[in-house]
Amino acid sequence: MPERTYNPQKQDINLFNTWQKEKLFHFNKESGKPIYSIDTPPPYANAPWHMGGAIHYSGIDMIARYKRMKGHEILFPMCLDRNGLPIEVQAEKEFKVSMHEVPREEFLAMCKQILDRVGDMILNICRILGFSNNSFDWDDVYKTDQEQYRALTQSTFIKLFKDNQIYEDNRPNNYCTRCKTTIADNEIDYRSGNHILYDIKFKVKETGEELIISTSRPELIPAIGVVIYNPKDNRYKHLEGKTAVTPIFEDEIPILPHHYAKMEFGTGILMVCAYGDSGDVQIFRELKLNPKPIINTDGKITDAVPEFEGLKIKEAKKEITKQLEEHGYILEKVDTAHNFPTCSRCGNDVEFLAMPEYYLKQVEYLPKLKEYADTMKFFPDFMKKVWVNWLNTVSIDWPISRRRYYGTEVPIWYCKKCNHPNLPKPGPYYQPWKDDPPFDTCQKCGTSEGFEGDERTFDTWMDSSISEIYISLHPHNKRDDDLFNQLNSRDYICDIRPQGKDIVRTWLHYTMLRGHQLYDKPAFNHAWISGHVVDRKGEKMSKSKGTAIYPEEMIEKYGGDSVRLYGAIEASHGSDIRFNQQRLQGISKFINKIYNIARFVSSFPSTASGEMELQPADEWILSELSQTIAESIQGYDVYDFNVPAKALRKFTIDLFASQYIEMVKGRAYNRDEAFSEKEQNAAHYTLHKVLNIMIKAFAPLVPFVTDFIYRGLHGKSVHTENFPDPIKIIKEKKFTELTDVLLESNSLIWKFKKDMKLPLNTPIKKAILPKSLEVFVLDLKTMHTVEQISSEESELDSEIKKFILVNGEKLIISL
RNA sequence: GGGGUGGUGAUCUAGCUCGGUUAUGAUACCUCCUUGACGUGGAGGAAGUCGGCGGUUCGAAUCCGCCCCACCCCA
Repeated sequence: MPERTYNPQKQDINLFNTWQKEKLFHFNKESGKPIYSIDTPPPYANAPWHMGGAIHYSGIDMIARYKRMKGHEILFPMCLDRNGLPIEVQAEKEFKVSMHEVPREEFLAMCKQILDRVGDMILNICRILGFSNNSFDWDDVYKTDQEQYRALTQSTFIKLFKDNQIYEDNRPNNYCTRCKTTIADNEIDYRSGNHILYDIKFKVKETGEELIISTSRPELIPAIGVVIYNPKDNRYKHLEGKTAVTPIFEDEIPILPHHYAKMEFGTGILMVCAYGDSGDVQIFRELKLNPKPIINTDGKITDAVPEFEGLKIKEAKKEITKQLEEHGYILEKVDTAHNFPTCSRCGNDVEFLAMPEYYLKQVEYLPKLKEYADTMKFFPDFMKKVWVNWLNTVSIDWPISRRRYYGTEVPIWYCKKCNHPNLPKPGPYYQPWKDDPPFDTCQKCGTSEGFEGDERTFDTWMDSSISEIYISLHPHNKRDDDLFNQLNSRDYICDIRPQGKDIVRTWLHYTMLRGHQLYDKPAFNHAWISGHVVDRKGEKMSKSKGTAIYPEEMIEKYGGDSVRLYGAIEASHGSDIRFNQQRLQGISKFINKIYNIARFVSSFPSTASGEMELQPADEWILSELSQTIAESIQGYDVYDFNVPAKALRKFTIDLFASQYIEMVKGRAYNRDEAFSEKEQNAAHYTLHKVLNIMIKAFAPLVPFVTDFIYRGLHGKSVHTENFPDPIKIIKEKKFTELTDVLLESNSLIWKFKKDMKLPLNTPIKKAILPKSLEVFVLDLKTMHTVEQISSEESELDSEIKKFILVNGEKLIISL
């Protein structure tokens, strides 16, 4: 190691390629080791990673590397998520098209183009961060849009459909008129803005009195199902059971009390329409009203309102408002702040439309899922609450079909005669929108008048929520039923689910739900939930605000190891990290320090040629090391890499480099043969032993620099070694109670010389060391160039400096 | 509106479960130092009313109550 500094740009990628060539991390179920499976979150390949992805996945890789060194065979596939709305929205933006206006095949090709490009960028970051996934060969990396994966999604659907876990229903749902699809609740964002609240004049049929209703959506007047007021509202109590007459349309609408009406909102009386917002949907459902929907999937008025048919919502609003105004029905207009539900994928305002969609049952499984939440282990523990809290609020089943293109197709053909949904056999991948059905006659009516393929796709989470099944069944993308049966013979399907805290309610939730429905057991034994990497103000990194920081640049500058260790050392697991480049730079200096310690140690022979006799200083540092390793393991075992990162850094700098190496230099060089060969050999032995163990303990965190050093010293990879065992480092722990005195005493001597403006190698004529440090006397003598150690104060000359240590002992030096 | 997490020197962070000497560590900063790995180094220094207010207590960063602020998720 001739270079004075570690150069990640030069070494890292070479090492990564070496690992790949050696197939170091390939999954081999025949290895005889217990298998440990990690359900890697497939990175979503619509946009490149910012620092968050890089740091999050680094943590996941640390789990894999630690478990590997603890003797497990690691199932840890690399993957890419390539289904769903975000990619379609991205394609529409990039190619300036609208999905429904280009041929389906063409549109899919556009999506693929983006997916391939972004996927490459993400995989490249994985390489320069040194991830130890089973393989990075393109054929080994699984993609959620590959045939094998989609076929698995479809076969689980077919199974659940036959088990009556899936049903079709025509319920009002969130609908994006731009994406032209139903979307789930958790795909909705809220946009704050303003809208105008109109006070509109209605009439009460029975009494003829005027009724003023506030609404922001006058265009929905023809869709009103009921008019409500708060039951406590004395202003309207007398209207119960009476009838309101709408302006212009003259429809007769029942008036009812309902707690949903807020007395202080507008006039306190409001119209409930099909459908203005989620509250309207609720009330229609609750009162079992017959809805009269007036908006179609294009966001236009239907023939239910002939006067305005074909107008877009906004146009209709304008037109109706105009007419209301002309007839004097509008009394007041107020500009009010409002939170608009919007499509989280495209940003368009969401409407509520009734559409026939497939639903997967989940409400009846909530008690079981709560049981799983109890028994399953979360790291960190408090993240469990996020899921439990969600389980307590779920009230409807999961709508799983989407009217989109880039996704797994709903594998159903409908009989042209009886419209019966015909499902194929599970196994192959089906594309009903373009393929002929794999059967000729209808399973219900027996006729062969032809079939209509379903054109819909699944919600992306339908694919993602079986990832743990896919990886257990397809190591290196090759189907292996034996492996699956072996893994599935346990009480859970997969060992660990690592993921971000933001998708506990989606990915984790849906996976647990489906694991239960398909295999009647929890999908995971452990869930590892990370916080976010945010910008320096603590806000989400955002490309549009310019606050996003991209990992490539940082890795180029400071190396993959630095970025990884930074993520581990910055905060304990589960906390957010505020990204700070200055501190990242500090980490890169520390990496260099490790390298230079190794450079120093490797300048001495690694195996003592003759006999050796461990000196107290040697036993001391080995004892300290043993304690540090024990502490690190405590953190590693709960996947909180902040603990080993901090403990190891502290040991490396504060004890090994600053104290032990300085103490032992004289003995290791032994220039004037003040030490015996046995003593010198012991120094060489200890230096190498500590380095060796330190490197292993650091390996899961900083795989490049550690492997570079380890290969240089031992000619093999550190990553196939076992994690060090603290009780094997030294037989009996010794002298660790002296650490504080030792540090204090050394520091006082250094400070004294410094205060005297003397170089640190200035000889000390005579000294009295603290009594307890007597065991280290020979090493301390050379360390501080003390010419004579005294035991009595009277032996000292006049020019003396006397210190009293914290523990009351004396340190006296005389120049 | 509901739930979650957090607020500790310039910046980030440990400690809080179980109250008790001088509040941990890192980065940045200032001063000094080329000693046979490392100036991407070493030594030292300065820097905090532990978000605010109130309570419990001999004693509170830690326990209790209220409030404020930030972020995440949900309605």
